[in-house]
Amino acid sequence: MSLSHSLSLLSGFPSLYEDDLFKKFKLKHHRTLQCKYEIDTRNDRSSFHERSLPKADGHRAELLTPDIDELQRQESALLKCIQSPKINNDNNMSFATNNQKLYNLCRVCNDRATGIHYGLATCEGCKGFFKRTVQNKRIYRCNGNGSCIINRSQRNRCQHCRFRKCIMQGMVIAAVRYDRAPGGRTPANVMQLYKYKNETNELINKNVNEKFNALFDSNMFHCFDQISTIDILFDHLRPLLNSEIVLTQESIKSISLLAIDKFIYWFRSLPFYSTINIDFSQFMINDRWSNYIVLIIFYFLKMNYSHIHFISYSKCLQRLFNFTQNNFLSSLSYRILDQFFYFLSTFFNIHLTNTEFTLLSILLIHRSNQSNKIHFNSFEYICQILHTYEINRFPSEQPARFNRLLSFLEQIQSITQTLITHQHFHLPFLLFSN
DNA sequence: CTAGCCTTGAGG
DNA sequence: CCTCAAGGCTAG
Repeated sequence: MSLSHSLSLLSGFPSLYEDDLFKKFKLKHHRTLQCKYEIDTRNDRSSFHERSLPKADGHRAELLTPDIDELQRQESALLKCIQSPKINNDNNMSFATNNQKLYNLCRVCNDRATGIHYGLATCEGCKGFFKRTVQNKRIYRCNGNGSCIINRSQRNRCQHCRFRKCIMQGMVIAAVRYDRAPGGRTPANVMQLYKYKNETNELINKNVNEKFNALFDSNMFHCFDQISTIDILFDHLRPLLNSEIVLTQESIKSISLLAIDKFIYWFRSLPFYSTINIDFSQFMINDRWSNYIVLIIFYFLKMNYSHIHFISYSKCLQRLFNFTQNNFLSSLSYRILDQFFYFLSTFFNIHLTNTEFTLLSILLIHRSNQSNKIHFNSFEYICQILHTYEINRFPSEQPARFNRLLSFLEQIQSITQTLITHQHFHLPFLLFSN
């Protein structure tokens, strides 16, 4: 599907953002479907290892967590492998001391950790979630792209990605007791899995750090922070400042198209491009490009006006009214405008650097490859790069600034979804002076 | 279903 | 005894 085609779908997007009541109804409906689906797959599962998935929504590949039996088989195989003498001879201190460092935060959602649960420092919530998932052999489906952000406030939005993160960070399924016996000590073989997974994660972190060092060596951050580099991306927005373009649905579409084209071209030329796994066709087919458009407009406005008062609420309202012409503004439009202005003011307070803008853009458009495999994907890799940048550039503001940027990502996705769903995608464009 | 608090029991 | 990490219970 071409970009122009996906742009043409702007006005016909299915409604994904609704009132609380409707959301609750949708959630309930989704869960009913999911239960039905789980029963169906259990009944279907006979001699085949691979599940053939029902094409519920036609074209989108489904993201399901592997079932617990399969994960348990993988763990036992792993245990057989690591029960070789060379690993048994290792000193037993490493696991305890390594985990001590990270004991205060949940390794899944960053909430306050209450101890080591199933081999990982986690909060009570993630502990309970992991236990319920394993005990009830739940299979979860991701409605997004399998790279949902899991933090304290968002952890309940996607069970698939939460469980995926639990496993990826090293939680051990075998630690959930089959006999449900309370108390007592963890069996030796499970302790061995804890130790092995912890060491594996250490290795991954080490590799990531090596990649960072390589990036720092090539002055990547410096190159991002140069105004001229970012300036290229603003090319198609600049005429908007001087009212050289009359805003219509058509002109908005073509500006978006050109800005996206420029972004992809620019992005592909970056030195680290080959190390990041981005599927641009997915980026086009899905609506990720619209998130980027909203972000770049905000950033462009911030660069040009620097203060939020460049436009008043009433002026924007007037423009919205003019744009819709004969149509009257619904209460929905007012609500969207309120939300939009609130969001805009938080954006103007952040004072993003060019590097932050670039990394946020990449995070916004990023899609992991759509497989069921639980693996360390490049979304987390970019998050780590951002984190490293934050620690180096704004050491005194951490971790607040980093967390703020992550929540900002979620906000931008939410506001973009609202704009598209309610056919208000022109709203950000109306902020330009005329 | 979630998550905070409670109970349990082996090992130090 | 105490500590830790399992499972259980239950308001929301």
